[in-house]
Amino acid sequence: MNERKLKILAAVVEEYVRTGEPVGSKVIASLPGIGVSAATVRNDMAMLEQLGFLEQPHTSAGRVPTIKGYRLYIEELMSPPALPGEERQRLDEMLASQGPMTEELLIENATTALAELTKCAAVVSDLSPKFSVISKVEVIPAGKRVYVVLLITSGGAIKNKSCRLEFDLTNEQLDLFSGFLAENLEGVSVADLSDERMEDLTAAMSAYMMTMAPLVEGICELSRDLRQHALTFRGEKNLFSCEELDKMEIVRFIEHKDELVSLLDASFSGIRVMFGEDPNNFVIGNSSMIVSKYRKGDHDVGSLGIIGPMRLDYAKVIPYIEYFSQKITDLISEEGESAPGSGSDTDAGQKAPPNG
Amino acid sequence: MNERKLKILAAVVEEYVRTGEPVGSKVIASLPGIGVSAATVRNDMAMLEQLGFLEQPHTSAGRVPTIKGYRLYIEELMSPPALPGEERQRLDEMLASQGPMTEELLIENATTALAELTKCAAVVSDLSPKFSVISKVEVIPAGKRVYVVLLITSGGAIKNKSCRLEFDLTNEQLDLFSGFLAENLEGVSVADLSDERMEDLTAAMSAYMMTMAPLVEGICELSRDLRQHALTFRGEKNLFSCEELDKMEIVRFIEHKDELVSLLDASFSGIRVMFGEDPNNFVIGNSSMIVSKYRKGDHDVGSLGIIGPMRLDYAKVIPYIEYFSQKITDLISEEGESAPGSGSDTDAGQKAPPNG
DNA sequence: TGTTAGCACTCAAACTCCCTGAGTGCTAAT
DNA sequence: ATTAGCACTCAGGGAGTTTGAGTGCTAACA
Repeated sequence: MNERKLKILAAVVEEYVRTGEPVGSKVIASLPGIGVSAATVRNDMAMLEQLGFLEQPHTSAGRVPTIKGYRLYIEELMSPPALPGEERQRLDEMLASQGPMTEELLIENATTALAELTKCAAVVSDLSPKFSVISKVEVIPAGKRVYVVLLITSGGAIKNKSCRLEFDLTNEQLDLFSGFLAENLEGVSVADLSDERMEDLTAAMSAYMMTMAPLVEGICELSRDLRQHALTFRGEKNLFSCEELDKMEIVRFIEHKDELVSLLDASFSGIRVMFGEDPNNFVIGNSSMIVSKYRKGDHDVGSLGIIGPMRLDYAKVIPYIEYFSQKITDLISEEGESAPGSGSDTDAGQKAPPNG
Repeated sequence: MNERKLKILAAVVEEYVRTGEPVGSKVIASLPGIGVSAATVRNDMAMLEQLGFLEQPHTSAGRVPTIKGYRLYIEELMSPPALPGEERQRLDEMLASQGPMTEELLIENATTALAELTKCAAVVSDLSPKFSVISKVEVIPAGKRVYVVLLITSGGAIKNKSCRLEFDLTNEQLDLFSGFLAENLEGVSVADLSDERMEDLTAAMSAYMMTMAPLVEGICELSRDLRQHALTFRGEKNLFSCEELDKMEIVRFIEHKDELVSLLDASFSGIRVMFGEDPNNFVIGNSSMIVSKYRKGDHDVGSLGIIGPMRLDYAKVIPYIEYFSQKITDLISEEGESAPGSGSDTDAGQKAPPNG
């Protein structure tokens, strides 16, 4: 594997990404920076094919990169351009929103921006609320025997749920219960708010247990919500407008996008690129997925990435992903100290990404 | 137009819906209940074609219904089966949910169920919160100078938003403001909660205006939210798995589904069937949309329907739509007095005069 | 007058055959 | 080690052919 062969491999990848057609020796030879004849290129390409970096759709066609070829290109060969200052500014603007910012809103903007910039589907799996702190618990009477429980986190997330009790509560009961909740839950990390902990709490106030059970259950559910990966998904349409992906596979994929979480969860650092090769895998065939983690303080608290065709301009899109993951890390990490902004509108059940 | 011709038209529609292939005279002649020869059928079909109810994809193919043909079939010819009791029970179960039922949840369940049952995309445009009553307004401190405003309606909708103030409120200020809001807003119909009304209110408490402005603005926004059509959409995947619809058109459609509201808004009664014929229209070509209104008390407060291929088993799906719209009407109308439950039994089996 | 059998006609779809051209591998010359 | 040249391969596209489902029309029949 000499220098020139690598250069030719890179050229094939880039040319193929650009045109979508198998690329022949003549085209490569005519490229600036190659400087050898088509015949020489042919010899090298034959070698690269033997090594498994290229393949031919059929005998008389040009070469196309294999997954192994893409991988080598991405890991060693490509040179992603640094984002110029103006570009960064543009990206920052896409993350911003007119109201003050919450983590949730930030994630949404980032996903939308990523989908738009890369013309791929974009996905963010966010676990950051889990590493927030409960800043407020409220129980609000909302009708005959109906009560709304409300959980607010330091990250600005607001979750609510209405519960029905068997009996109405007296004001004293309500105050007592509210006080109890405030004392025991406010300031507690969401991560610590496990079901067991809740059970301990309810045991501690067993006198009221019978009556309050649905409220406690409601709070459990809300905290379970907060501890769970929230999946944000944008740009389905970009998948559909992509010729090389099978429409039915896309549909199947979108239906099961929850399963993405397991892929996004995997621990790694830096940028990770996966290819939809294994037909048993739920991922779309002939697709690729590029992911990066972001952090909050010292924890990895989420992953963001894109899903698109394997024929993708990696050198262009990877810097976007890197920039966003870094930016999100910065923004949500600093957020801990200063109070969270205002402007969120969380709502029970609303905005489940339109069911696929 | 004699009896037999109508029977033949109906047979062509049903056969075409069943097979998806243009249907020829021989097939029709062999159907039970026709009892004439293929030649006779041919003569009748030629007549039906002249009248614009059928057409031929090409000279040597069978006949396919035109839009006019579908319309006649739907309005006069088909006989939708009454839903048997067990079927109704199954549908009721699909509407129910384990937790306490809210209008919002009901709508969601109905949309999902409709998409699943009909294998089409299902859509519900809901305006019912507008005809609910504010049952609770709360302002909750949620951090330094951050307050969450919360609106709960009699229908069970909960909206919240966090706002940032310039200064922290004293307890007295908070109590006073809360009391003021409760007194002036609770029990008020959401429809009456216009921005002007809010302005009047704020004028009435102008002393606090400067400080409270963001909160008032927040409440305005929440009530604006409540007064707006909420669009619920399910079953995109069903559109994509439908051969006869153009994938790109589907994508375009899904991107602009907000524009559906204008179509769903139109006032009509009973069941309405529309066809995606006009290419300027944003609707998908070769598709059809079946909609029905539902009411709350005396107002039409929403529409629900499905979008699928024109080649659709109308006789099967229309009863579902009728049943759901009746059921939703019953459930959200009774809700005013007693809290909504799941389980009332109502008759929705009448044949609605469809509307073109 | 309405219905039917028969026949000639039509035309999309599937298939075959052939040509073209891009691209290759191999070999001999440089 | 590189290159020019040549024979070879093969997908894609166009033209011609066949097949068969389905039609309209007409003449005979009840």
